[in-house]
Amino acid sequence: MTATIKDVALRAGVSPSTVSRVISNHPRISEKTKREVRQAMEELGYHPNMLARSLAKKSAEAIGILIPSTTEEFFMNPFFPELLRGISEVAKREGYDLLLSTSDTGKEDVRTLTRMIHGKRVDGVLLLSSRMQDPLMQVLKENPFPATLVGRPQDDTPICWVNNDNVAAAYQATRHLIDLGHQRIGYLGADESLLVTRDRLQGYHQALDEAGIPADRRLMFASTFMEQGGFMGMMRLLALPDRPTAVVASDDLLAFGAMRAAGELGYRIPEDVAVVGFNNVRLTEMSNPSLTSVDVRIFELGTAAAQLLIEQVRDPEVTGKSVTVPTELVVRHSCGGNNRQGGYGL
Amino acid sequence: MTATIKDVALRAGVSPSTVSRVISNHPRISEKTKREVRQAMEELGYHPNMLARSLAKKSAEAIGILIPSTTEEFFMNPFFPELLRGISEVAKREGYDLLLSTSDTGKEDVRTLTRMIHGKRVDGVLLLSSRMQDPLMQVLKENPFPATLVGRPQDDTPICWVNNDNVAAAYQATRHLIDLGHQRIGYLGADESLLVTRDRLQGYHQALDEAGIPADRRLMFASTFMEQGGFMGMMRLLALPDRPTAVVASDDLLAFGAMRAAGELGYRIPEDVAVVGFNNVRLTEMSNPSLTSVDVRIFELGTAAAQLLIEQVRDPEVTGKSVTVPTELVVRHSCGGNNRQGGYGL
DNA sequence: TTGTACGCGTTATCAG
DNA sequence: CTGATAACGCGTACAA
Repeated sequence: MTATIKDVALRAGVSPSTVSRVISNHPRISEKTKREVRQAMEELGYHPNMLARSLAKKSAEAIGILIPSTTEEFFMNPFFPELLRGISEVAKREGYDLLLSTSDTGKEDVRTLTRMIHGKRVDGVLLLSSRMQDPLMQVLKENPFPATLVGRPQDDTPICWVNNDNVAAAYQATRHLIDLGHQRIGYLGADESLLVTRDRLQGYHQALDEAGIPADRRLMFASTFMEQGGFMGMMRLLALPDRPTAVVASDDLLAFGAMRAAGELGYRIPEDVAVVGFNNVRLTEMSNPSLTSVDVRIFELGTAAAQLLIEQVRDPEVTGKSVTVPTELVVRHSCGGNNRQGGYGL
Repeated sequence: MTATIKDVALRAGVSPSTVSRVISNHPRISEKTKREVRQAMEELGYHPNMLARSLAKKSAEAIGILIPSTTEEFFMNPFFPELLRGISEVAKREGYDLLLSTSDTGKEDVRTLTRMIHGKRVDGVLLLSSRMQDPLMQVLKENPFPATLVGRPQDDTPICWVNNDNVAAAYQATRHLIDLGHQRIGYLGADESLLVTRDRLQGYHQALDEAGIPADRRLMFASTFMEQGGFMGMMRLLALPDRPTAVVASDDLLAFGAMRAAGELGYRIPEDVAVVGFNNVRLTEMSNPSLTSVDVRIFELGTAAAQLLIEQVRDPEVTGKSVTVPTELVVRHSCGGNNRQGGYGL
């Protein structure tokens, strides 16, 4: 079978502990034996058994990623790969592997998390979404374990988190529409139990209030983070007798769906309906018209989350820290107020 | 600290091995002690240490995923999450966790793979792309280890793989354009060192040959699997004195980029230029015009790959098996020959 | 049906 | 600077 540390020791004529020291670059070890051991390792094609190492060191050098129970939906959204890219970037840099765990039901979610916590296969966990009354928070409260949330905790759970100021961001997006003269503005949200959906809705309300525009329940829909959800929502909005002239979509995919719906009904964008999205995924530049969207810096959310988690892993004192990643409204052509480009493509 | 198997044994008044047997559902064990042990586990909040278990069982119950060295590019493409979704689906069903490993340089690629192979943290590896002269194949040849390739091996490496018949698929796509009356047809490929790029190019050539259309080197470009690559390629194609009237893009993203380029130059699609893509990602339905594309069943590629890998893990006899996932040309509006829809959105 | 003893491959502690 | 020895937590022959 594969060579173990003992085989190397035997061949190099030293003890296993010495080999171990060479591996971990122990300072007090002679250059000579270091060379000899290294050569023995080379000759035997030795590679350390990470399992045994982790068991002994009580550290797995890996972090777990808990994909929300709405797996399919989550995978579909361009948000996910970009976030993962950010996470992966710093994980690799810091020498951690990534353990992915999906789970389709909410119940299973909890079991997956507890397994991660007690299974000792990961040193910390990244939670990729936060919802109302999230049972996962409860689990974390009962079992102290390095964890970072992408989003924000609903209550005072002493967890680390990385988030945008979604209220302010939605305020700004809505305000943009108001400044362009819109008075009837719709809101297309995703899953209502998600905190982002609520936060962005709140920002939307704030902007309306400030402008003295009465809120209208009929102008707000919550569906899913997918194109289809935006499509359906927009269909219903445009069917209203006093239809909105602008729409804030809490996700770019929703916005794309909304634009498609408007197009199919014969409305022009932005002349008849203005649309603003969230996330600023790559596609926003390529859609027709290009989509005005709030850049939430997904990649940075990912790097920050991983960074924060690893901090906790290395120093148990760290807890309850949070990072707020700034947002920025990127104005393109879906809201008017500037030149409109036509064209083919996405 | 966390409870171990010994603590449970002590509490239940049995030996550790008995507890171990209860955990693994050993047949010959009395219902009574089974209950008692289970209760003790419950009371102590016991969860098995996966590291220790794996070390003892010599099986990690996890499979590794090796993301190609062009990490960024790979994450950007909708192909990836969909593939991952397929993999994740069966991995979860079969009780395997997923270990993700990225690496940016080719050199590092090899080290990542060898680490996976010898680190004992995974029972098998999924390779997500195959290129010419791939050094990873060499590594696999020298170190027998369960592995499955999404794509095909270039030579006779006895590895399992899951692929489409890319030659036939590209033939069909090109043939579709020829049947519509096109004679000057361009080809936009991705990274030339990737086998898919080559296979699809070959299918393109086959169709041309069969139709007696001479191949023209100036009509073929290779870039990256990204929108920008398609954009640039199309720009150059349309700048030719005898520009093509149709284009086969080896990836939907390339096709979208190509459409955008055509649009910006004032060409109409499909009237002036027809475009066919590959992969049939979700966006194809939503683009304007909707994109005719070869459905390669990404999700199925993922499930098949994971399935095949797990088969190998469980039965070392399995080797050199391969699965070819069927493809299907999905005709939409980017090639003409049917009614054209307009509209907004993606 | 259950317990004992040992091994899985490494690291850490303590001598020397 | 190096070598025994004891964990790390669990599975499994072998014995009872």
